[in-house]
Amino acid sequence: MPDAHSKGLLSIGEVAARTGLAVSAIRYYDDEGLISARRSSGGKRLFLRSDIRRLSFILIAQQLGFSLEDIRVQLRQLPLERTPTKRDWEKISRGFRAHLDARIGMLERLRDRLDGCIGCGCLSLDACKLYNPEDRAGASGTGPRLVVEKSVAAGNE
Amino acid sequence: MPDAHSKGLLSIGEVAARTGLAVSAIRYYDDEGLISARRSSGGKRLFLRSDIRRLSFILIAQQLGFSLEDIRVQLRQLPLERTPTKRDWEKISRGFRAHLDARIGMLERLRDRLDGCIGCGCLSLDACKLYNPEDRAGASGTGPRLVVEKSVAAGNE
DNA sequence: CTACTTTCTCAAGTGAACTTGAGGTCAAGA
DNA sequence: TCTTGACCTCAAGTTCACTTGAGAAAGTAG
Repeated sequence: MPDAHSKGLLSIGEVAARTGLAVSAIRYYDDEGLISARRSSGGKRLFLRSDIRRLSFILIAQQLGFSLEDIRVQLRQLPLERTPTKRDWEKISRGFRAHLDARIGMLERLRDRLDGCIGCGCLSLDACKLYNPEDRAGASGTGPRLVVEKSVAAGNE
Repeated sequence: MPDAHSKGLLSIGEVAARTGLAVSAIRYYDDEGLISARRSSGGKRLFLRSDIRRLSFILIAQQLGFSLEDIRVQLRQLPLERTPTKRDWEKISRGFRAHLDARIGMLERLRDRLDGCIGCGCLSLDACKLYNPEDRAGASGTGPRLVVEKSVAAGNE
């Protein structure tokens, strides 16, 4: 693949090997607009080295519970056709960090509450806030979730 | 519902109101064996008060990214037909806490790494461990994930 | 008893995130 | 040139966690 390599471009197979992603997943992300591969004269996908970074970001964010839609929103802050600069990544990373902090805080609060419950033995009592969210649940009807607030969502700094 | 109430049992509608779950979701959990409702003479589901705790546990664990299968494993440590004792819940809660700690640790490591990256600007450099996991990914073939180790899974204390 | 609400079962549908399969193309090596 | 392997598209299938809908029975209120 002399043409591609001379320009520093990677084939989908190379990207798959470097990211650990399945080829089909990469094609899917391309279809979904999370990355945007260029094409060779023969119609094959060609990737910039910076696309590997994009894909790694996708993987990491997913592990943290972000949906592809959430991730798409974050990535929209990066240029698609140009290799992102340090400044581009810094911007997106700050937003990411805020989400991380929120998530960590949520887990810590939950853990501390759980600690309290274990300590006092109230896990089997009706008074336990953690396991008995009747108060909020009953109030808001047959509504959605409870106790642990959902974070994530849009949130462009 | 005099028969049920005299024995302290709850209808599915009451459980739904108290947990905030949809009736259909509760039936689904029952079918899946995450809870196991008793039945009235007429075939309607009847729940113990302690089932509310079970359901709350399911909700919380889900928010933390546990699959229903993971949760089923955890809940298997609780007796199905008997109201769990404080000791029963303590056991399961300790395991739960361990998962929580692991998850918090993972997020903190990730955040700190991200901080480092923002600070040094290496987000756009090949040297960045966070965004360039070539080392491990390339090694283990077209394998699965990378960088952030998956926690969760079985793990009975 | 009638009317109404709640619950029941069972089958099918939903959305997210991919994977699999069929059938075809492109490009490098023997 | 022929073959092989990586790649292409498009449609359909998969898993998870439910929801929706149809049709029927149970229980309660008047």
